[in-house]
Amino acid sequence: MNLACATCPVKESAACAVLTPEEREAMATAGRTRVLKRGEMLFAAGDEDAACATLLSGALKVSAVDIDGNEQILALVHPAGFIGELFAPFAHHDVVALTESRLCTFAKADIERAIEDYPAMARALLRRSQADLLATRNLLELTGHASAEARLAALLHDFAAAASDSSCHLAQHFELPLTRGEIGNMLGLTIETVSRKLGELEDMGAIKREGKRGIALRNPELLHEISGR
Amino acid sequence: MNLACATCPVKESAACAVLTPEEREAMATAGRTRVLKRGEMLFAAGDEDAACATLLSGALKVSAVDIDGNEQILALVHPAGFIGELFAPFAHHDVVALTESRLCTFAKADIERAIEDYPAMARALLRRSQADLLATRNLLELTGHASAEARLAALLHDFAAAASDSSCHLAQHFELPLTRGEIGNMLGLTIETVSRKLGELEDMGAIKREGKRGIALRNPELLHEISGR
DNA sequence: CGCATACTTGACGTCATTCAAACCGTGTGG
DNA sequence: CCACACGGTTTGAATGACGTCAAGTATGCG
Repeated sequence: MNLACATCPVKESAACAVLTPEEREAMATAGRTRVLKRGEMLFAAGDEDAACATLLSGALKVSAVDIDGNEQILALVHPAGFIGELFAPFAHHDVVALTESRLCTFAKADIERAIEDYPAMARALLRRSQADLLATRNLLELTGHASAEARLAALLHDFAAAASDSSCHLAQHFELPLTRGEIGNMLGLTIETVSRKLGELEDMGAIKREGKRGIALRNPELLHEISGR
Repeated sequence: MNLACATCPVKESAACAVLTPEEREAMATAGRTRVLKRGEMLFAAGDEDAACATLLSGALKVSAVDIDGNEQILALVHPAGFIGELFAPFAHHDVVALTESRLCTFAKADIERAIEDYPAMARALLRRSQADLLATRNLLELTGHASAEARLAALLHDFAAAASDSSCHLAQHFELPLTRGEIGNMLGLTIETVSRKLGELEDMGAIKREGKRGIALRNPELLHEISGR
């Protein structure tokens, strides 16, 4: 399916927003949209010609799997995010849809050509790469020293911020995009610990669980306090 | 002190290697070399006009300090590495010299201008940023699930690889660039655990400690095994 | 020499994991 | 409609790995 940039939900914020209409048109003929259902994989670690993509809607996870089959989630990708390891001969990580997701995919060669031909594109991807780097370092900081409780509080705080449209305020209600197991894989904890600590955060009045996936913020200030940042 | 690119030890591999001689000359007039002694700081988290820099020799650490004063090392910077958060209004992390280090520093504005004016520079920094991202994710993967022993084994393996000139082979002897405390801050462990596990790795014949900082590889295969990768 | 800094070692405590069992919502088939 | 299986989740009890606290040992520097 060909791209329809005119109706693209992230045309203002994605990397291609910096292109001129003509340049974007050229990109559009090279790209294809693709829909992934929950659990479907965009590419796997080791793939030699892994695609690149901009996420239009939904959510993805970037994860590594060690020799005993344990998954570690390294990053989440939100709409307007860019996926693809540009200068690597093969992908180092798996990329999987967390929810039904729409993507705008390109062959790696097309992106590499765009970087050469459109300097603005290279700058936009540099900006995005630096942002990804910062996000990954924040996660690293979190998983390094903090207690299970603090990690979970910080993650919930981040999700509340991500679920709100105004980036400076928190959503009071939101759905967890991850299962307990995935939260554990992201924070370096077990399913059981995640479940227990969520219960404790509820007991102390910071949050309220609403069904399996729903979370309501009861005391954002307390949550922030617990997260230790 | 003005830059002397002709004698630069990383002129082949640093970001500015992609510039033409004229472009490089223009950069050289904007930059200054600087020497940091062990423990000296290039910039601190929160600095509004943190410099950017290419590391010529020595080693740096990028670290965050949480509210109770605990340091967490997020990355190490080796020669030819680039330091600087390009699109952030202020620095998010501290950057400190681990050993006496020589740097080639630029005002952030100069780098931003270079990115605009020299597309090759933007591409080079993108490449470097992606490499940094991968390195940070590798560290995240390591600290996520692995046991203290596995983390330490993997770190030693990485250091052995970094200390060797041929990137595909390991150095049989090398000096740790970090104190026990810094290793702990990097891997999310305490000084005591690092010390104990080093002792255990020695007992099982994987390594041998030589003085405070020296390490000799006894059984690289075993080390790799223990690291779980 | 004396002090500071880094490292090692031991005893003990704690928090997260592990193992085990039960629970809940959902979909499937009888 | 109920029985049942299944994935995700919750809860409990026991274990163990790492952290904490506290001494004690190099190494180096003024």
